[in-house]
Amino acid sequence: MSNPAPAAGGQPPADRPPRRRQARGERRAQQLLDAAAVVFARSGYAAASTNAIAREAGVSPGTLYQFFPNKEALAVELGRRYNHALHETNSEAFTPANAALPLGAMLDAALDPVIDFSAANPGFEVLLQSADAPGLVAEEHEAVHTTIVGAVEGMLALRAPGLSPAEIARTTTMSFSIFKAGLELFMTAKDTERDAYRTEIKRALFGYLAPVVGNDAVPPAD
Amino acid sequence: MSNPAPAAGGQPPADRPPRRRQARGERRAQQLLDAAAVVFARSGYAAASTNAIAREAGVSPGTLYQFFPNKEALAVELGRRYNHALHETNSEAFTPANAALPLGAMLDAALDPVIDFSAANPGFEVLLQSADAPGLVAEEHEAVHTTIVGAVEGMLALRAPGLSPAEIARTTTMSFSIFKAGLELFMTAKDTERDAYRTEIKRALFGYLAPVVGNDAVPPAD
Amino acid sequence: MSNPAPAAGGQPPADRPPRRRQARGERRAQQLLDAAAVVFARSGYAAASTNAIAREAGVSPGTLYQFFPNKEALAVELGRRYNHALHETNSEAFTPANAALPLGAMLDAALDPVIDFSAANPGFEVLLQSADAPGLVAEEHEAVHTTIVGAVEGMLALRAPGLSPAEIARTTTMSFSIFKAGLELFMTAKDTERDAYRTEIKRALFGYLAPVVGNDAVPPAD
Amino acid sequence: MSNPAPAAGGQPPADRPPRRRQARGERRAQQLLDAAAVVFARSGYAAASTNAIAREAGVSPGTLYQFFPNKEALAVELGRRYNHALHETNSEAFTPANAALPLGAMLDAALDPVIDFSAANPGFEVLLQSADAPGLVAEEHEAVHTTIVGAVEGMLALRAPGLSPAEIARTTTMSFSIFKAGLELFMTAKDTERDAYRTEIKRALFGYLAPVVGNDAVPPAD
DNA sequence: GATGAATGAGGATTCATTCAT
DNA sequence: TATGAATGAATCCTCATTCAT
Repeated sequence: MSNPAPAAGGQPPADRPPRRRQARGERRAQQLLDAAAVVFARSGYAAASTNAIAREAGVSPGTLYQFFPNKEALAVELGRRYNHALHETNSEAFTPANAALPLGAMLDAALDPVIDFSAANPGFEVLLQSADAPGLVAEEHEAVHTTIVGAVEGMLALRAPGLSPAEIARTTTMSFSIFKAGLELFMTAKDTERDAYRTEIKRALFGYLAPVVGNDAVPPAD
Repeated sequence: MSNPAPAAGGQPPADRPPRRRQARGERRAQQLLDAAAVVFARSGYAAASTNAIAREAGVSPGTLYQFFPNKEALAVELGRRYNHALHETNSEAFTPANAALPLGAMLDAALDPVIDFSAANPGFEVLLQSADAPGLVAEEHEAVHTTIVGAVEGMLALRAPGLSPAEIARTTTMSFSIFKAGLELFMTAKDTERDAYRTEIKRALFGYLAPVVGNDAVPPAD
Repeated sequence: MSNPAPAAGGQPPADRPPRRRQARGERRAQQLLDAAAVVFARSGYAAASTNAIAREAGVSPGTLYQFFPNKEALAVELGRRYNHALHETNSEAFTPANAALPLGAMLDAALDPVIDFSAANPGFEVLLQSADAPGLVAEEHEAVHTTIVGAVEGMLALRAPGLSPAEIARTTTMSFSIFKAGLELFMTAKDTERDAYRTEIKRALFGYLAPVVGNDAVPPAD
Repeated sequence: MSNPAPAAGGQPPADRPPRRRQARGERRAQQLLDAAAVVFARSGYAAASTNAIAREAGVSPGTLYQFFPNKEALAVELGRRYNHALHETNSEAFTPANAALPLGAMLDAALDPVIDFSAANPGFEVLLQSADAPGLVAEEHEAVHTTIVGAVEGMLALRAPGLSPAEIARTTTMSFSIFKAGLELFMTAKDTERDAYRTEIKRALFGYLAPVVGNDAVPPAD
């Protein structure tokens, strides 16, 4: 696990007096997103109340609504930031190049950043699992989906050219679901068990994908 | 798929006049549980309102509370009945004997009844996935867990004697999570895709367990 | 002014025990409608809050919503009852026969019941004037409109056959607006001035309509 | 209709440098009043939010409150300006001299400027009708009332000397109400119908006043 | 048992207004 | 002056639960 897995959340650049207010607003917004992450992680997206988020952020309900029009917007923006943070720090991890790695290496490369990031940002996983909550557009889910699933899909297309599009879609969906299921266990597990669960996630996906993709063969680059 | 997968919810056998009251009460309770299943399936456990359940059952809210002290009790009892129904019809499926079957056959024997039952009782899956809902003791989850997981655990103990208890627990938990994740996809899928997802569930678990249980060395029994 | 102008609102018929609860509900609904009338009259429809109405009725907010899904429904039902009450007591007043009366007599016959009714039911006038409030379907307005305007339209068709449909519509609309404007003054006026305003309303409409309809001539029956 | 009906809202004549601040302030105030007019016209006085007005004016809420202590003050000042504009452009229209005109001519002279002004300044009519809004002192209403009603009152005193003060007041109030009712129809009407409604307003007032004032006879000046 | 009225604490959201910068 | 963040009471409405009948 080499990734520092930075917590998502802005870095207030030293601003000049003229933009002080904007800086304050940006800080407040971030504060609210942080509070949302905490509350989402504590109670889940659906059960999280905007009042609770405001309270957690130490502001009044009205203030929250000065920055976000509703609960969903909070979730969406939080997801957006998560994604930026995830990609900015691990841009190399989500490369088509990975598709050519041996399966085990590929899983390490694709999953470790996300797992580490989840560990550092508990809200991330909650949002990921809440993707189908009523009234959640789940941009983040889309993005992570694209990210992770992109890797799988790319790999399948490359290494298992015989699969029909429907089979690719199904395999991909299933892979993502297995990953989410495993990630939930990882997040729920005691610290001492986390590494073990990280391994289980990879074992599960390896076992599921190896038969399709060729055990861990490296495809000739060409 | 040979199991008729009967809907949970018994039919009270002709009772004697002296117990009319109880019989009627039992009918009411069942009515409410059926309604709860419908509403849970429609909106999920958390979003289901007791008023909606009472309405669905065609009774008043007060009546609901005459039989169940709260929403959770409904879910718990519904889970209990699901379990009875599942076991009564498929008692043979959850036998230690299965532990000795080749992995593929074992998975067929253990999972098909549950998958079929889920298809026939949509509330079952909802409850299964809601196991961690706030204020849900999830007795059913326990039971299904025991059921499904029992098979896995038994098998692991039998075939992978080298594993530590912690490893057994982890493998088992992970197996169950994979199953639930797959079952959700199965339930969500269009009818035409369901069989494919049933297969994916088994492929995933096979791939995950085979290396542990004798790589894939457990040959088809022939 | 011969009309007793009864207050709208039900008369709880002596009900047998079996329907006691319904009777209570009906009473509560009426109570809420009465409270709504009071609050509407006090603050206008738009500014009236459902909580204020509940408070006025001496019940909790939830109770209000057990009977009416929202503020509009309260207004609509109140309007409906007003209309029933108005028509039931003055059915004879809204007859095509009136169209043949001399204009002055016709105005007496058509307006006095409505004016008296308004005096007895202050909410009535508020609703009438709020007909265009956002989210108010104003069934009542429609009905009163039909009632009053029907008389005017019928009369115009009968006595001023030369008018185009557009002219009829305009004259009718204008008549109704004049009436509402006058009714507002009537309601706002001190008790001692009310009779005078009643007269002004009629004078205004007489002056407006007489040139169109033939001063106060009675058209030959045939 | 000869009046250009200028939009209210002056153009600050070139001021000297020393008073730049004041000039800017005046411009801001006007900007806010214009925005208020727009928003009042769009949503009515009660539903208009100060935030919406500030937004419409392109300034922050705080700025609004630097110029006006509250929503009402905006309305009051807007009304004041409307009145100035109305009088400045049509000073001749509100002359005692009019009182001697034949009734029809007098109505033309008194009403056309106001109707035109309303057409050019939609906020004007909204404010006029909102005169009784909660917390609106309605200075403008007073003023317009004085204006329009002054004409009627003067005329009544001159031509119907037999009327008691109370009768004069009532006739005057009623006239004003009829006018407002008609003006609302005028403003609501499609462009193609407006002229027709302008006529109806006059017909209504003519019909109402003629019997009191002598048909349309011009009283000898004496 | 059954009913359905009653409760009241929330929940999301708005808005006039204030205040630090 | 201007900004826009901050407030908090108030709004509509929901829902698990209780209670009189």
